[in-house]
Amino acid sequence: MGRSPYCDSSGLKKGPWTPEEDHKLLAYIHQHGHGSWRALPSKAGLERCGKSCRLRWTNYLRPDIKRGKFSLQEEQAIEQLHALLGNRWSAIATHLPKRTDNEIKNYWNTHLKKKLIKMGIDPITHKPMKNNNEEMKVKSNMNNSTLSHMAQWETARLEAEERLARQHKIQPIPSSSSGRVESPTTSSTATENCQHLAGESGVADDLPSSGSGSAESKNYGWPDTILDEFLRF
DNA sequence: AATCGGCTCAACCGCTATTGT
DNA sequence: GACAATAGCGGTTGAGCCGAT
Repeated sequence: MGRSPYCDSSGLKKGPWTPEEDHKLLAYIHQHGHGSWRALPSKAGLERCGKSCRLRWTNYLRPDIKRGKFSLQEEQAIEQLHALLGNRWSAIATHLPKRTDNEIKNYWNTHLKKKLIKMGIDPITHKPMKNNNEEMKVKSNMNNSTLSHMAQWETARLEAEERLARQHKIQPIPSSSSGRVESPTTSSTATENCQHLAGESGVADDLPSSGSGSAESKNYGWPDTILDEFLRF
């Protein structure tokens, strides 16, 4: 259908970004905002496609990105969120302040997946694989009961979201200035929990603000209880 | 010192979802 | 409602790094 090709083949640069390109992109976004990514490269004097610019910005140049090693808390949060959400990296990223979905995805594939396999846990189902000792079984049973509890919450949450979405259609609720419709289930407590996560690793401050970013488009807000339950571990 | 293999992560690719006309 | 344009997502790739031999 109307999908545009990734990049028009004609003379657009690919591959690693140079500091000069980064500077151009940063300077442009600083001055004008990104606006339409499609139009941005030519306006900013970049020989890149808009998609490449967007990716560079969201995964690397954004000022609200924390780089470097994942803390233990972040690691645990990813494991638990992955158990619930699966490979929905952007959804997981919404609960990890300053981390991009790409970064989380990479970390999962290179570290956490292997770690779980080593521990005898299936990284897809998060259930123990065959040939495990009793200790593993006990631990996983605890985990499974928590997960089934969380699954119930997820069902309830989805139903509530659907209901509210219908209500919004009938009687639209004024949204925030960014125009983004906040999920009613996204709570300040959840936000605080995420801040707690960031704080543990020494980069507190705030959640990624509205604006660009991979996590911005969809809000997979969770009820307080679920996040509380996660983050107690 | 050379080279080989594994690991990491930035970036690409192809797809779907959303928005605008 | 149909179509086009754009944004966003998740899987995959490959260059570069680093430790082992």
